[in-house]
Amino acid sequence: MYKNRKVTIKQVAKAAGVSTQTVSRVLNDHPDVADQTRQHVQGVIEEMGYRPSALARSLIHQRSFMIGVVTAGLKYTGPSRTLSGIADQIEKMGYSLILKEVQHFNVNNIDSILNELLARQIDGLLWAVPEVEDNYTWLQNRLPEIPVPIVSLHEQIHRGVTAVLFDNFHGGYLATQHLFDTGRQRIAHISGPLDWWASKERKRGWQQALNAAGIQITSLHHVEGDWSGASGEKTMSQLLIQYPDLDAVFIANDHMALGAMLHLHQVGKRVPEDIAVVGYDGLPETKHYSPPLTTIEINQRECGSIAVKRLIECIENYKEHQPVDPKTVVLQPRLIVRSSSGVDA
Amino acid sequence: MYKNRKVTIKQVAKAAGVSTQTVSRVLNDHPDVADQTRQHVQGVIEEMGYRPSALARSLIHQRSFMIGVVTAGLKYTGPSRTLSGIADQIEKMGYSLILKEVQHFNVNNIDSILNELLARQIDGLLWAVPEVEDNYTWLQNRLPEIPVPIVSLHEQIHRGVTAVLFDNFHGGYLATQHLFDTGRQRIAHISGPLDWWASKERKRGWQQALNAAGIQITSLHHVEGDWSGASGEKTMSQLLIQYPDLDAVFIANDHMALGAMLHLHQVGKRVPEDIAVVGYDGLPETKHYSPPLTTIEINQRECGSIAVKRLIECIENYKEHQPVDPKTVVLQPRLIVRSSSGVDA
DNA sequence: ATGAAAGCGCTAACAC
DNA sequence: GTGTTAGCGCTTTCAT
Repeated sequence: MYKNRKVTIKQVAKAAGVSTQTVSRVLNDHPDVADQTRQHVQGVIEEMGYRPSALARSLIHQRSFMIGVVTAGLKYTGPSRTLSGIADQIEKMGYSLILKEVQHFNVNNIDSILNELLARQIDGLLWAVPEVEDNYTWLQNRLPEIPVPIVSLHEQIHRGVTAVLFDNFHGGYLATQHLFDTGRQRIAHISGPLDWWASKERKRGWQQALNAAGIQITSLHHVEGDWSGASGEKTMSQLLIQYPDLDAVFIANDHMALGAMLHLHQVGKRVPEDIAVVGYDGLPETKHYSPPLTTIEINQRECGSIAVKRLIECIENYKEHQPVDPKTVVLQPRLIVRSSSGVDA
Repeated sequence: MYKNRKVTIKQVAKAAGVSTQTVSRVLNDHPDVADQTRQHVQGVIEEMGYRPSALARSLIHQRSFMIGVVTAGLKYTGPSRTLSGIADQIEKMGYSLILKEVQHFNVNNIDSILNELLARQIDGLLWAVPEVEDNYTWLQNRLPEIPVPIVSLHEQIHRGVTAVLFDNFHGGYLATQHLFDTGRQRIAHISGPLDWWASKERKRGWQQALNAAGIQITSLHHVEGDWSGASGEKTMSQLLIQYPDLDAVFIANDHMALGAMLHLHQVGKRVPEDIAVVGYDGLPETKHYSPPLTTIEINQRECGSIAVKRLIECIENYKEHQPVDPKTVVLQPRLIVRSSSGVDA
């Protein structure tokens, strides 16, 4: 095996008895080649299993058709679904994808990651790292040094940079409003880590919805989790202590909701009869939780796909020295009603 | 923004008043440079924000330090965890990762995917597509044309190719044996799609374990699902009809187990009192299912990480024209006992 | 210790 | 229609 080692255009030209130029013309479907020659060269190419080097081409055209994607938390469903949408769209548009996963959301090694991507001559950068702590300001500082178009996902990094993100505020509002509409008044909230922008926004939606309904909130009505199922259990038990007469809870992601519902079950509280629950993310499996979970669905794949389209748009404009218009795209989440909020229970 | 556009070695050389070679020597830490010159050039490099082009380097060295990863089903937890392990390890070893996701596990467009990767001059190929239907034989046929080392994940594609995979047979055996050990005798099985090699193996483990215990199996004791939670519900209801006195079920993945348990709950069967359940995959959230799910854990990240190490080993050997030893690595799954199998219930 | 020339694989611009 | 020349950004001889 491993035969066919690296055939070059020269070898093909030699074998076909023509110049490399002619081979190149055949490859690129240039018109000025005699049909006979074209056929012949084509044949030699097939026979030798020749594959033009994208590397050499990129070097000449100053265009790699590669997009750098920086992501984080691939072990979670959200980021990996987004990545799937990204990969699919990049493929469809004839580009390739270089992947970098930032471990543990920390900022230490991001610098070298960025340098590597730029060294590889990517045509554009897709920044799909959730906005946590200080990576926001960090990227903003590095922005001027980055010589390629950028699109950011899930966060608004800079006024000048195109972003594709979800309306987390509205999602939180929707969830809470739904609980209120179904007759709940004492609606608690388990948020994600509050150094995440998404967590803050969802929480803000919860607050706003209750305010709009004229309901007072105290700090006892909220607990902060870490997105994990385990933290769902823990925070739920905490919540039952500090806010014992709650009749509903909006939980900032489905995994915590799962943990929380398990805890409620274990302490003999019924969902939704005693406490209604709404999650967030719209994971497919929430349909099979017990009880099936009311949740806020976000279309991660679409989000990735749109981001890629925008980025490539920027790239094309940029290469043609056209002005880039840094629009922000905001995607709306959708409420999925199931038995955990008591509507069809 | 977008300043600093593409500084080249020539510009640096000019600005520093030296030849391009000298800059190159500084970049590559060659000894034959006067300390003074080095300092000076170093300064100019920093100041101009110069980043040597990995493209040009790859072209010269006939070595791209890029690895092509072909995966599928990123929306599922398994593949994305594996990818995470792969990405991490590739980064650690100083390579970059070009990602291709095959949509819908079909084989139509795989050919072009492979060609693109090879055109990009990848140093090695990581084949992480589950073995379904005919993609097995397809890849085997293309194998001789692929001029770079390959490592396959999750399947044994060819005797000559290094593979890293899980012992699915043993996993199925473990699960079934556990149910038997806890006193169950009428142990049914919900498998994954049987055109998946993994499904077949897990099922074989179930059969073997029952055979070893002297228990007879008929076709009524098994149903075939499609990995989804919905199919878990459906197949479970089917199973209750065709094998009404079952007292345990081994289900080939956790998502189907979730759906199955929901169905059991809805029809008034208690888990584990009436029916014990064991899943497969060891998803973190299974700890919070109701009841917490006994499952077979597989370390996907480790699997990806090992595959990368092996692949890079092959690459280095290959480049130095050393023989490549196509060992297969088999990873063992681990049983996690929780209440769904009735042990601590 | 430094520079000049050649070339990695390919294509754009110009000959003929 | 086809070949020749030059060069993308970099490194590797080989001079000096």
